[in-house]
Amino acid sequence: MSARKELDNSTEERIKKAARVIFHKKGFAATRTRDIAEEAGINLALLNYYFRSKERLFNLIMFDTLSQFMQSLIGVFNNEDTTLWEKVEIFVFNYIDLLLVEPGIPLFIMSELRHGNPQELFTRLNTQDILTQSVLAQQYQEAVQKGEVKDLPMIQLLINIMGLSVFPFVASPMIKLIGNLNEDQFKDLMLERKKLIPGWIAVMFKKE
Amino acid sequence: MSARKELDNSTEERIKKAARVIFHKKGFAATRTRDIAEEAGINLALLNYYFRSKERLFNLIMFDTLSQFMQSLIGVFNNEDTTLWEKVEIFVFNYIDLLLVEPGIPLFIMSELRHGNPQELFTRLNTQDILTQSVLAQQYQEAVQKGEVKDLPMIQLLINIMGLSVFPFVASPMIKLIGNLNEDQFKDLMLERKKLIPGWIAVMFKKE
DNA sequence: GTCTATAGACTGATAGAC
DNA sequence: GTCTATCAGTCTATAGAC
Repeated sequence: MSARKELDNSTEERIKKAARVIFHKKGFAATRTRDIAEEAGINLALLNYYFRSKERLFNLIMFDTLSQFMQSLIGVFNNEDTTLWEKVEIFVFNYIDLLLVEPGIPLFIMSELRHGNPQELFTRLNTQDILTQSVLAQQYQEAVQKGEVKDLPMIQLLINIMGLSVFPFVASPMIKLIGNLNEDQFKDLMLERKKLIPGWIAVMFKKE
Repeated sequence: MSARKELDNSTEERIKKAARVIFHKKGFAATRTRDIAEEAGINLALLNYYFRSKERLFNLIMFDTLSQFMQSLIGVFNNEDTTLWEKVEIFVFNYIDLLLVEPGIPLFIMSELRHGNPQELFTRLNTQDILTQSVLAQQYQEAVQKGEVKDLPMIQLLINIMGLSVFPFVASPMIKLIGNLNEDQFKDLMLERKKLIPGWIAVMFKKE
């Protein structure tokens, strides 16, 4: 048992990492357990020894990925020491930085949610309560009541933040072709957006 | 040969429609040709008689879907009689209306682009030229030069329009759970966004 | 724990009757 | 054109040796 996941080089952990790579790239149905075994440098039988089935291994990876994706969110949204607009900025920064390293996460989550039970997954992660009872939610309500912010449901704010920062990664093959961008130019574009999005969100929601 | 596709009830067309439904829902890998045959109310052998293989049938559906998705765009962006901001509004209206009827299109395109050759697909559709040489592109450039619009690459405008109007459909399972919305409430939310997005786009890009 | 070999089930595609 | 029956290949999962 090593203290840090990155240093854990056990067979179990190597299979998990390989599974993550392959599942993220191909999705559940197109992934063959043989691909995962090969990526992990082990034998096919060993995968079933540790995880019993493709389905169970997939559910583990989905839960891990979703947790990671939500964790960036929770920490930021419940910080008592930052303002509403600081939260937006930090959130955008964190997400774009995360997705520059692992751009396949959103598309994996969105397209593979049909497997397993999404409802049950989100309930386990307690996503809904975390958001509705967050410091962000309180700050947003206050700002609306003070008349500083337009009276729109908070879900519209969340959709816009995600839409502006996450969607480009979901649509990146299309964006690269339309904009005639290579990988590096696309990354530069996203670094530009890190600076632009917080200001955009502000003008969308602030009054006057 | 019937004049209108909707009235064409030939076996070939029925298989195509069934294939569209199943491929959009499950993606290529998770789809079984038997499912398509059943949905079409015909036998499995007949599918291969008309389309030779699952792969070829899939490529047809992908091309059709992408054409439809792009066609909404081309007509609007090359209209000489509308202003830049009118184009944005019409585009948002058209897309949200389309996706309220067929919400699975964007996720299908994004997640299934790995099949076949995306580059070749977009080249066949001539997407890049259509956009860079569109009336919209001219109007955008003029507005930038006149100082009416911030000096940002047009791709940022396109990403924002798409991010705000298309992303909610890609992330709808997550949005419904987070916002505790049922199908009808989600649709109402999107109808609200039809009204909001054009104004949002304007304040993001207009100077002052 | 890790391997090889294989069982057992499923799937895309075709042969051949009508 | 449309069907039933079936082949050939592939994939997950397990048995059993080490």
